[in-house]
Amino acid sequence: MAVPIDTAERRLGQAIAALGTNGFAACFYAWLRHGLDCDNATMLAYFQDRRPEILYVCAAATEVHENLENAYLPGAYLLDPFHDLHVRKVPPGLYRLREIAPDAFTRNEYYAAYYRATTLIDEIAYVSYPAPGVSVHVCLGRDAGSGRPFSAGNIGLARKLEPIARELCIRQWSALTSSGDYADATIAGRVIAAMRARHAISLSPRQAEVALLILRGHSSVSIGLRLGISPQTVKVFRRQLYRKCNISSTAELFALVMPLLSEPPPKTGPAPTPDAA
Amino acid sequence: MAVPIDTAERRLGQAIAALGTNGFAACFYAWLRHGLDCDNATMLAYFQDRRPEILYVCAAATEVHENLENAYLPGAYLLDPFHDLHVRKVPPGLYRLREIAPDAFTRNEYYAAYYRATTLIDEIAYVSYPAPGVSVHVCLGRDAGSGRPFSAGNIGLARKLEPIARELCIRQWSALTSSGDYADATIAGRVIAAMRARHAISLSPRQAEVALLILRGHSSVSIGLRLGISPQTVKVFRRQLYRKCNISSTAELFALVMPLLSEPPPKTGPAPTPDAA
DNA sequence: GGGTATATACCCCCAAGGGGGTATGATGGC
DNA sequence: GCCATCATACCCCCTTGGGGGTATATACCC
Repeated sequence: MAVPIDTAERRLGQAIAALGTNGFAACFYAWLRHGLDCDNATMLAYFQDRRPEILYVCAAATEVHENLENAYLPGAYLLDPFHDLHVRKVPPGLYRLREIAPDAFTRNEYYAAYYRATTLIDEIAYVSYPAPGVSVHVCLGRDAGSGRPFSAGNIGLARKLEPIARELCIRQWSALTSSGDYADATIAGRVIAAMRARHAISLSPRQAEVALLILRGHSSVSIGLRLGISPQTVKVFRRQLYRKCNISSTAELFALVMPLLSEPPPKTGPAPTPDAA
Repeated sequence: MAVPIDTAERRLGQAIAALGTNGFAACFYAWLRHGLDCDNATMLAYFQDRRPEILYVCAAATEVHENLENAYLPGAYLLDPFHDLHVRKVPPGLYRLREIAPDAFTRNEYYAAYYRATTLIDEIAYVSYPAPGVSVHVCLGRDAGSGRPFSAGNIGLARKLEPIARELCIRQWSALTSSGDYADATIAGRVIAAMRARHAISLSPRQAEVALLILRGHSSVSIGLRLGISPQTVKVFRRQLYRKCNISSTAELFALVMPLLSEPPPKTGPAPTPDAA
């Protein structure tokens, strides 16, 4: 038999042929993996109004998958730098974790409690928007098995493939729908509501916003840059926050707020009254 | 009917009568609670060679109990300041958490991940040794519901009752047995073995010892005092430890080592050879 | 015997968190 | 109109962690 002269094209063809079927993601990944030297893939859809959905997971260690189900999807995703891209509605394209991660990322609690268990040492993601309010992330990772991060060549190639990958994602997942609209303020609102309900602590919007950024692994300086305020002011919010919560460290903040993130978001509409029909 | 003139004595009598039966712990607690203003009780037995056993738990929130089963008993207990009393074989008596807790206790990971969920704000424990190698701790707590720690009067009374409490514990639980003998070095050895097996990282005894103390919430200064070495030296061990583990923060150390503590201890005997009969 | 690992101790530096103040507008409720 | 709250910003301080060195004595293994 003749050796296929261009496997990449053949695989791309297969992926295109599989568009609209359940087999697409696997073919898609087969194509990507052929060109890019990665160990695993996770495809996720983020929405405005509900938790993310797994579109595809390349069979990895079961414990990683468990973590995904038990920690990430219920709430930890809200601290994920990639999810932050969705919130910020960044342009579609290729993003690399180490470039978008907060400055103190590897020493924050999200990283220690969740991300580290994935053993991923490098991760890139194609971000696309197949429908209004819906982000699809195709995450390709290199784990401890490989030992080394993506090479510059790999990154370059991944960037070249991006338009095709984006187009495929948009076609495949255009049927996904979301409603509502949220920015970080929405998540902060959720934290405020949960803190009031569960701990009888009333946070100001700004305090909640700062709390989230702290939990994501931003330093005070980084938070200041993000919010356009002085780091000194961030420190004040932090102090007020700690005082209200009766805590004195980031670790405690994490233990206090993390469980709240897993709670279902309140019904649409701010401050619903109990007697609403 | 005549009102019992001395309820405390009557309850003590009931507890004594219940010695040797399953109902003892409840009667014992009823007596203690009558005099001491506490919200809950947990009675635990610590051994040399296996995980602790629950002797009695005053029905608290289910989530606290879950935490006990899912986190504390499998391994988190190894980071508990109370368990440390068992390891150090302190004299029997009454101990208060806030007095024995490491300096950085409330900002360490054990506290954030486990202890804080108990909502306990003050905790005292009667420590007794009913059998060789067996410690029984009768822990009385005040939780967020009470809002305030134990009063000085309560502590004083608790101290007065200690000889009786100790005697009762010794009589009730003298049948518990343990074997082997361990100090902190044993736990460190377990960490070393697990680190080698699971992560192919070989730690020196001292490095493992420092790791454990860090995880328990000791600062470098506190560790230095405990080990009788300079804080500077502690920092060196810390650096070596982090370098070997390829991490750069306490949070990561916790995420790395915590799961290992839940693993069963290696078979008795130091460094068993595979070909030993 | 010589190299390696370990334990010990000191030096330096910097970043960051945490806690204490004070001050000034804006906003909104009573 | 006044007071409380919030957001903003600056000042001060100290502790801690984390990382970079260097040095010495011991101990163990090849």
